Amino acid sequence: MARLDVLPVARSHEEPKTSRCSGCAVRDSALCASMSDTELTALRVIGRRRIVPAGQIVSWAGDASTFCANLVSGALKVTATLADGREQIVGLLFPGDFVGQLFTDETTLTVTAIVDTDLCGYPRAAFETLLGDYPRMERMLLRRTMASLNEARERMLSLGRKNAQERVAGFIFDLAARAGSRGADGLLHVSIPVSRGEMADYLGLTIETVSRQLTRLRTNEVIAFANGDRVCTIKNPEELSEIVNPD
Amino acid sequence: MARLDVLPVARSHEEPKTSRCSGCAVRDSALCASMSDTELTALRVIGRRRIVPAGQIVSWAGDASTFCANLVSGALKVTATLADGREQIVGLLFPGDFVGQLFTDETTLTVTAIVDTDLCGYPRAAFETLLGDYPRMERMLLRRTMASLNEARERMLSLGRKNAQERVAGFIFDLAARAGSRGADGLLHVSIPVSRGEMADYLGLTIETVSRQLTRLRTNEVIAFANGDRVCTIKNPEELSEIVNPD
DNA sequence: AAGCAGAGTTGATCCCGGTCAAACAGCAAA
DNA sequence: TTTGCTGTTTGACCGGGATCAACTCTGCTT
Repeated sequence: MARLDVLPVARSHEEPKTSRCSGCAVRDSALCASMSDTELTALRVIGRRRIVPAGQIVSWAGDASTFCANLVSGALKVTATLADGREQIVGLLFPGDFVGQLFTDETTLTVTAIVDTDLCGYPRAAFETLLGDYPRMERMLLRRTMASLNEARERMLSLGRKNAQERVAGFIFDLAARAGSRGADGLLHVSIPVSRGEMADYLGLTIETVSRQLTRLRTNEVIAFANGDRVCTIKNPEELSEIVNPD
Repeated sequence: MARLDVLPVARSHEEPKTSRCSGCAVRDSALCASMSDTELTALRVIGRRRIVPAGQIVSWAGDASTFCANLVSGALKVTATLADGREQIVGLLFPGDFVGQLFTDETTLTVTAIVDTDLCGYPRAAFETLLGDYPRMERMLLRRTMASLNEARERMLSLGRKNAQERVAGFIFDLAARAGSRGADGLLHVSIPVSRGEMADYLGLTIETVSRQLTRLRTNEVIAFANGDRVCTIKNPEELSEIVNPD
């Protein structure tokens, strides 16, 4: 059963906060950047905003694929799971990313909010029709899908051939490249948006190994932690880069 | 340097066998299935057939992305490589599959023929333009790209969370599902189109581990080999299935 | 302040898969 | 036939990361 249309109330005891998507900030999203007013309007007509609280599941593997969405703010994880519970995060989604599986009736992946997340959801069928009517949107989606595929392939290399040290360092490195901010000290600061467990599920490792590799990086003064475990300072970018891309 | 337009002659000492793609068998390909005559003609105008012998590299990582192609017959492997030589096969391509990276100026992956392969190649720019003119083709490509992405994510789960036994069994299983043929004995026979080394690069393992897992499957009479190492008979599908999808 | 729960770290140990090396099989050329 | 080359199998050994367990740290509740 798809969960994009139903905000689960088990914990919050609140009614779903959905509304016609009128502003939607979609113009900020990569899917809709450089989109004409006509196209934006068409999207708005079928769009509905939804707030998904952190930890909440957006869509279960096995659900009918009836919805897709545009991620407005927050972050989602896309996970594949084995029958015995082993789990792999196969994608992280950030603002502007497209959410959902088109052209298929059943989803095979679970989508979960890792922080409070704001989605602009569309019925899948209506969205697919829309794509046919607005080729520029379809082109945009094709671009993004190909980019996702390249990213997925990059991660196959990591999962198949890199050791724990390289994977953890690479994760920090990628985060820094994507969302690092330079502090007053001139050093890159990175907010790590996921727990150790999620890092492990993303990197194909265990929590303990991730933790050990992080302390190793810290001990070698490649990185340092500030404000608890979730903010990381890159003290030695050259060394980090060397670990990520060894000769 | 892209190699789709140049058939390397180092070994064969033959001139490139290219020709205007007049029949192209493209209608058989998934990309072009159910395509109108107009669309097919447009494709033919920019298409050129190319025969790539087994082992030949079609395109190097780092090449300018100037060509894409439709795989007519044969098989290609798409590999990602680390600076120190570690290699991961991130995709196998079979007849009907689309080859190439669109919307990007530089390729990051190497494409190699694993058997003699027949391609119908297109200049990337012309192909991208064509996609804009024929939305049905673009839709088709979007479908296929999304399917590839799903496949890539499935493989992330395998590379990140499955053990050697599960990966090897899963590989045989997938091959059987895709291209198995039932013999006179009622058993599924599968032709394995790749070497042990390529299996290892695909599965994120070493040659030795792949070999050991195959002999283990053979010893347990789950599979058997016929005609050397490249044809495999599935003697116990239930057991194989159990290994692939444990509780 | 005490108690508690969840996340993260650290330690001890084990085992799967990597590494290195040798044997083996198939095949083509001499 | 022999020789050599390449791909595959098998053996012995080792080490990186998993597993199990204890401990620390933080924030939250009472």
